[in-house]
Parts: sequence; structure tokens; C-alpha cells
Amino acid sequence: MLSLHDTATGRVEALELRDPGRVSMYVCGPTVYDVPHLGHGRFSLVFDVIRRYLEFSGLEVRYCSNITDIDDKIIQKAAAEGRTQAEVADQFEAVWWEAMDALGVKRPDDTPHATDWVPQMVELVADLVARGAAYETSDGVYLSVEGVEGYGLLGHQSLDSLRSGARVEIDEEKRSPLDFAVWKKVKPGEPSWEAPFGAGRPGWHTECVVMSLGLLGEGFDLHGGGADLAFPHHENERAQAVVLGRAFARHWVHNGWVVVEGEKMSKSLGNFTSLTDLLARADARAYRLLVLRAHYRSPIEVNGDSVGQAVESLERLDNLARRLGLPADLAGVDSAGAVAAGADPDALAAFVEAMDEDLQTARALAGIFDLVTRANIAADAGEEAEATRVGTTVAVLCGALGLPLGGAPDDIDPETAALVAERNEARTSRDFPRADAIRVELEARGWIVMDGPEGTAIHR
RNA sequence: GGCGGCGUGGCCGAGUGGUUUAGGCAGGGGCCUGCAAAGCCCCGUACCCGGGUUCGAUUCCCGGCGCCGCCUCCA
Repeated sequence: MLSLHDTATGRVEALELRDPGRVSMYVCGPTVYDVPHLGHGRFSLVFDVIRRYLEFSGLEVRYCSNITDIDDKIIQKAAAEGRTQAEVADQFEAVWWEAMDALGVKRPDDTPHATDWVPQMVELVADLVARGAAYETSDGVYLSVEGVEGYGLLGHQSLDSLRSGARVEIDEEKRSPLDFAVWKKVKPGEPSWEAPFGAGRPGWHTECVVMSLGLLGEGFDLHGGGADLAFPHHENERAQAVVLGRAFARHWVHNGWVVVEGEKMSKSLGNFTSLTDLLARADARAYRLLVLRAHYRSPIEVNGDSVGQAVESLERLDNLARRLGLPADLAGVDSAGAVAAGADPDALAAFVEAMDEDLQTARALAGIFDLVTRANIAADAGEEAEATRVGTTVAVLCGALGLPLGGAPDDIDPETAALVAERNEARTSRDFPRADAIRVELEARGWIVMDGPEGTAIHR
């Protein structure tokens, strides 16, 4: 069974499930006000890999990830561009899914939108007020964190130290600077919903409590997101659930940053790269490989060099697939089916061991590359059955990680095919100057030429 | 100020109290090849600094130095 580092306890813990055999996970999705950046790509890939690995392990997974489609930034953007909040949100949500599809991130089972859950949020806020845990001010409704048991669990801070370090601006009406808005009263020109405590819109921290509990139920298994969401976002979600006496996430998982020259990548620093740009420039699998190569909680450096290195190492995988004619995608195969599909049981066990231990994808990947070497050795020796067996293992394990293999045969136009045939003739008749000239010609047309015992093969 | 993380060979990036090595990329040498490409083999004597624990530390402890993050509705 998979163990993961739990932000709440600070330790690696076995994932103990609410319902044996079934996993419910909620991952905080994007606020759709702009194109996604590399950080969004990383968390999506990390949790996609967790999800896929759980499925590979034979568990039934319900994966839920929200779209925040009402928020200050969306409203600001809409106002600046003379559009509605919904238009802005729709536009960037479309961009989001396009990027996710390109990355090979499986679609979540549920993609709740905040604006579809407002009545439930109003109900929750009313409940918080009725319990005396939240109070109304002139601009909204705030949750009082003072009485919340265990507040600071995810931030690993006591209430006192949080209070002393608080950098939020002073709001005279708030009882504590740490209190957060569960409802924001409408300002002129803003979209709003009716509520007993005044028209307005929900605070960010409220949507995820309502939607996660609403879709996955109390005590769902895993709640995740980027490391900066642990505090205050997740802390505040948890605070609401605690006040309501509702069991919340059993495990908390957060992934590390994408960094640029050692610094956290963020929009405020202006050092972010859009995911869309990266995907336009490089094989999307390269980013997944880059993410898998590092531990999910470590920072990763993403730049032209590191992406380039990943692209090169992808070649090694694709070359094997091409050589052995491996299937591109065995993603549907789980660990039980892997051996039946022809995978090596020992390699499979090593993979599972690495992954189970807090998702050591780097170690798992190293194992896969060792298999690539083994498969090539077997193929060199003419041991076809062994080569296929080991190669199939590579395909299965890559499939488990959501990393499809390339190397599928390319369509070759008739003119190029004629050149290849001519080159084969030239080589057979040992007319090497002619053969070399044709190779140059083929390469100029973007083909990679490989001569084998059975003649010339070309790809890409 | 509080809390947390990191510092590994040319680069990216794992891991471990000690035998033989993470892995990838790049580089050098060799095999194979008509020549290449791909593939295979070998190589460069890596663990920020100073103490301590230990038979032995890159790995544990303490202290430095450097870098980074969270404490703001940033993934």
C-alpha cells in the first residue's frame, strides 16, 4: 500500500482508506483567470501520477478537482476587459483543459465549479454563524479562528506565533487578524448571490470544504495541492469542517515548487513560464519526465536545459519502443494484469516498492532505465523473447506513470520511400558515395536514418 | 520574529552508517557498423565548512556559512 508524507503529522504515513479498496481524493484546482503556468502543471502531474498509481495498485479512485470560477482576480480581469466574470472564467478554463489533455493528465471524475455550489456555501456560512463561530462585519462574514481546535495543524504553527507573524492588514472589524472571510459582501459592479447575511459571494476557503464534503463525503481520504496551499487555504478549509463537527481529509499531501534559478516561480516575481508555452516548444512528455525524475516534495528547476535533457532521455525510451515494436500505451494495465501482459515480476515488485515509499518516482524511473539497458542487451544478443519480456515491462511501468512511449512507425511518403529503396540498392552494390549522398538527402528532409541487417529504417 | 526545507561528480537529480554502481543528459575511450545512427562495455576518484558520536559518516548529533520557502485569497 502506498505511503505518503502527511502535512498534518509531518511523517510518511500509510494511506489508510475510509473504505477499503476505494480512494477518494480532492485536489485544489486552478482559479481560471489566466493561462496556467508550470507550477499548475507540476501539481497536476504529481496528483495525476498518484491517482494513476493508486489505480495501478488495483484501487478504485474517485478523483475530484475543482475549478474556481469566481474570485477577485477574475472579477478584476473581467472589469478591465469589459467582459463578464463568466466569460473570463470560461475562456481560461478551456485553456486549462487543453493544457491538461496535452500533458496526458487524466480528467478528474468530478470537476465542481464554485459558482454551481453557491447555495450550499450559503447554507454552510449560515450554519457557521448560527453556531457563533462566524460573525458579520460591514464587508463580509468572517470565521473566528480563536476557538478552532488544532488551528495551525497544517501550518505547523501555534495560534500565538501565527498571530505575531501575521502580515495581513489590520481590519478593525475583525476580531483577530487571522480570521478569514467565508463570505464577501457585494461591491458595485460585482457579481453576487443573495444570502441572509447580505448579497455577495463566497470566500475561497469555503468552496473547497463544501464541494469536497459534498462530492466525496465526510472523512474522504486525501486532500492535496501545491505547498503554499497548506497554509492558509487548507488550514482554513479544515477550520470550517472542525467547527461544523464534520470529519475532513484523512491525509494531506502537498507538492514542492517549480523554481527558476533557485527562486520560487510566481507571477508576482514575473519569472513564470506559461504551461502553454512549454507545451508549444517541447514534447509534453518531457515535462512529465522532469517531474517524475525528482521527488514530488523537492523543488524542481525547469528551464530550457532541463527540458532539453528530458527530451533526450525520452529518446532512449522511444528508441527501445521502436526497436522492439512496443505498444505506446499500456496505461490500462494494473499491477495484477501486468504479469499476465508479460511483465517481469521482479521488476514490477521493485517498482511497487519504490512507489509505495512516499512515491519515489526517481527511483522507479531509474529502475525503468535499467530495464531499457537489459532489453537492449537481450535484443543485441538476439534473445527476442527476453527482449520483449523486459521491453513489455518498460511499457507497462511507463504506462503506470502516464508516460506513453513514442516510436510508432511514421508515415513515409512515396518519394522518401523511393529514396530509401534506392539507398538499399546502393548499399547492396557497395556504392557507398551514393548511399551517403542519399542519407544526407534524407536527413535534410528531417529523417533519422538507421541501417540494420535487414536494410535501412528511417523515422521521424 | 515564528516555523520549515535545502546545499551531492560538467549539468539535472536520487539515495544510503561500511561491500560493486542511483538514473538521465553532456564528455572521453572501446566494441559493433562500409561510414554513421542506435545499441553495448569502460572511465572521470561527488557528497558546503568545522567539530562530535562511531571501528567507520555524504548519510546521525552540534555549531557555522550559503540558499530557499511559509506565516498575504500565489499551485
